Amino acid sequence: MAGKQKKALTYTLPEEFHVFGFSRDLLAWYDGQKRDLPWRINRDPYRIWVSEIMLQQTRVETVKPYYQNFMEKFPTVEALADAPEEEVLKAWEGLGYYSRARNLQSAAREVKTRYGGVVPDKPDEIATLKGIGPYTAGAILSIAYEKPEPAVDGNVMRVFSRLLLMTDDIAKPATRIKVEHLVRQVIPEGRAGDFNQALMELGALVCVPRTPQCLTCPVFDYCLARREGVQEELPVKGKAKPPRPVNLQVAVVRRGDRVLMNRRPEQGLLAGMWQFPMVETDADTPSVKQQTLLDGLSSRFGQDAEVLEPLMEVQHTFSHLHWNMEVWLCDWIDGGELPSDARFVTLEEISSLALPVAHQKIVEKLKSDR
DNA sequence: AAGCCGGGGTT
DNA sequence: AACCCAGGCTT
Repeated sequence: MAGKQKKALTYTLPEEFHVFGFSRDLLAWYDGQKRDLPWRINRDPYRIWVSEIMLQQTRVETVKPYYQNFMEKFPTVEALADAPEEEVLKAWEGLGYYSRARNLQSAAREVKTRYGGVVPDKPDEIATLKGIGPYTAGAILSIAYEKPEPAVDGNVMRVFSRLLLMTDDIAKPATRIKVEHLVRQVIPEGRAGDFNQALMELGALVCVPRTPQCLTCPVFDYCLARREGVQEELPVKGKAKPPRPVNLQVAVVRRGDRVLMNRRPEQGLLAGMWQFPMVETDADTPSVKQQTLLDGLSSRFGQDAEVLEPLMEVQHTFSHLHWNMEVWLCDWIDGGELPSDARFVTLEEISSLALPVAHQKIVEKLKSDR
């Protein structure tokens, strides 16, 4: 067990970095320039929590309307814990990364039962809640409870890369650990929440990815990258793999004024969301594509249909996938009992289901055609 | 360590 | 078109 050496001691700040002046100047700037955001009206841990989950990999301006709506529908931990999962998913529709919504509700139920409805303020306890990782734990603990914990997100990684002229690959988990150690040494007494938010605010407004606005930066004097003129070369980040193409045949099966929809599995991509039935195929002729689709409808749902005409093509890109969807208008012919994860619904009923954006595009087309 | 998991804004 | 966003979970 002697193989692991303690690395924390190697994460020391440069001698020329003036911690006190930096914290003072950054906080002064934050006090004057911070944005007026809906989750900053108080320090209710639940409100902070919901905001931090929504803000994971999601821009502030995107989150705002979702946050307002979500807090109206689920104003407390208990309200969220007691809500039907489908309602939570619907409130999350379009926001992406839907496991965030499921984990948030699961964790709310945990907080209600295990912690009496009070979001825990201990690092060990809050870190066990679903959907709360190192960043979110630090954010809630510092912002809501003023605990001196780091909250290192993409903004903070970028700011520290430039500030301390770090050339570590910020895509690697080890780099986040390193930055957490550094931030921990810089958090000012009694202002952990504001300090963490100030670092993120700086990254969002001034120390932006492409062309940092160094001339208006409140901590210009402390920035080692700017001193060397290499601020635009940082941070270093490994390239992501391009999305993998997936070819899909999609069926809009009409039966009177209703269409066939099915619910996706509880796990995996777009878990639990509703969609038009579709099958993956690399077939390259229209007849084979159509037959593959009709065979799928028959075997998967026990419904017989015929293809009337091609309706539209939809392309949709995810982080790791690129969907090429060919949508066919079909007429229902015959069928038996549907499985429990499939239903014929009216266009009005569709609006109460949570749909991926790719399938919302099809709904819009159907509405415009009728 | 690498892959999976959405959708949209910026440059 | 490429990059990135107040990341976390699974393998």
